Amino acid sequence: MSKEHGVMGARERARTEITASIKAEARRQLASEGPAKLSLRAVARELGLVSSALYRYFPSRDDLLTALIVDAYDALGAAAEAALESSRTAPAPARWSAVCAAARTWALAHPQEYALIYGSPVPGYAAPQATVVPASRIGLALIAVARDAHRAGRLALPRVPGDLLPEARRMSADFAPDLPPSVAVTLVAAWSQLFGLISFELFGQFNRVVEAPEAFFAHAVHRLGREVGLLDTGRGGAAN
Amino acid sequence: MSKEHGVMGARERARTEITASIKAEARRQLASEGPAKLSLRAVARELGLVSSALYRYFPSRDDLLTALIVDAYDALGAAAEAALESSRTAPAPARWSAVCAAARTWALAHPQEYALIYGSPVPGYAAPQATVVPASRIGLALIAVARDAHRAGRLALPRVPGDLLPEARRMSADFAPDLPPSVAVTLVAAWSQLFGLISFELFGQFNRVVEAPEAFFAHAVHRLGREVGLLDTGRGGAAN
DNA sequence: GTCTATAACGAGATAGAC
DNA sequence: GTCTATCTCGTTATAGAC
Repeated sequence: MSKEHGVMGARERARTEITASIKAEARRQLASEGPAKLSLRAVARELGLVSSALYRYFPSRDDLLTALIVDAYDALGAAAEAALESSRTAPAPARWSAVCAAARTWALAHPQEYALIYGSPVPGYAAPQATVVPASRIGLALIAVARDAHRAGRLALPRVPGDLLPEARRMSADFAPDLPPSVAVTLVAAWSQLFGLISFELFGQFNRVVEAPEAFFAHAVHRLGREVGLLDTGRGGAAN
Repeated sequence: MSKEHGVMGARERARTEITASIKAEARRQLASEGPAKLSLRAVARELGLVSSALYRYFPSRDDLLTALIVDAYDALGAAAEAALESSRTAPAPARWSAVCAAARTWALAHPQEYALIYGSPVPGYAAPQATVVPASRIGLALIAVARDAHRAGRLALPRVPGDLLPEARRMSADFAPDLPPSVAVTLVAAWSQLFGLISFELFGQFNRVVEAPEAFFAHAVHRLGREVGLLDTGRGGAAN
């Protein structure tokens, strides 16, 4: 850390600045060439540096990729959390839709970074542990909607077949301790289905199929919230 | 076409054989390097040919990619259609599950080809018209399940908000003329959500989250079928 | 200590002459 | 179809500037 005036000395400031410009240029290349062709040399060239200089900032190409991935997960997570926060007083289904819409909006605004985290795995790259927590933020935002609804008694509990019960219990214990097991499974399914909707729109599968993506997404996501058990009206709730 | 005995002359036979071996080698490279790095030269080298020879079979790298994409869509579609056919007499929800499970099974068996068609778009590659029909086969299989259920009066009609009605009507007219508009929208959503489930499993998003993927998938897909309106018991049906 | 530049490696792609 | 000269790449060792 800095030992004198300010939170950051000149050295650190320069370092974070250069780190940021490396990532910015790398993101530019992601858009044009794709993650598989991300090249340290090309990034350095564009920045007027020599390739070996980059190793002061990222020990390897994979570490640069990891930084981009972590940033993308964090940006998506932050967008989802902002929607969660600003819809704090809204009814559960509206909050659900707000968080889902925030995810879609971020994805549409950052297609390359979205593809980096939710598209095909990069050949030869294995995501390290460091990506796990940032990756979980969007899921935790969805869980928070259900948790708050559950606390307010506005969550209907879905039924889960017997053979899934152990799995459901483990899920609930692992990452949603304040939610019933049946909700945990349904949430995980809804989470993946949400990204199915976003990926299809972003990756072109909806071309010539969906022509009003905004309205279509809103409706699909609203039904997803119903599947999870989010109740719109008054004091809801159900047995089990 | 062949001008003499048999359906295929020696020349044509050799040609299709070489074409097949080129595609087989290209698929091998898909697995190790990813679609972005597919290189005609590398394929030729591995086959003991010179790169210019490949151009007699595929005029460009993009044409080879297109052939692989068409093959993948066709293989997936054929798997889905086989499940559709062999479950002809089963109740609608079972057929739905069978078709979905066939898609997942094919994807798990051919992860590279799955990533090619449902993963990130390949930078610089634009899918030509030739891919449209093969790509639609899996969707048409899902539509067939709903159509047959509808004919048998075992399809409940979901409600669709007013602002989606024009879109729903267009969808129904465009590719599911024998289904009510509300079912068409719901089917499109379910279609994308099915591939959300498959992609998350295949691309590693379910690592440390889902530990019994088979049972989880079966349950999620069963609920998807319910969302579409497929009715299990006796003579179902609903108004609207 | 912190950085950048030079040079080099081994591997692979690429373009063109023949 | 072959060969060669020239690119690219990730990565490292080293030397010198601040």
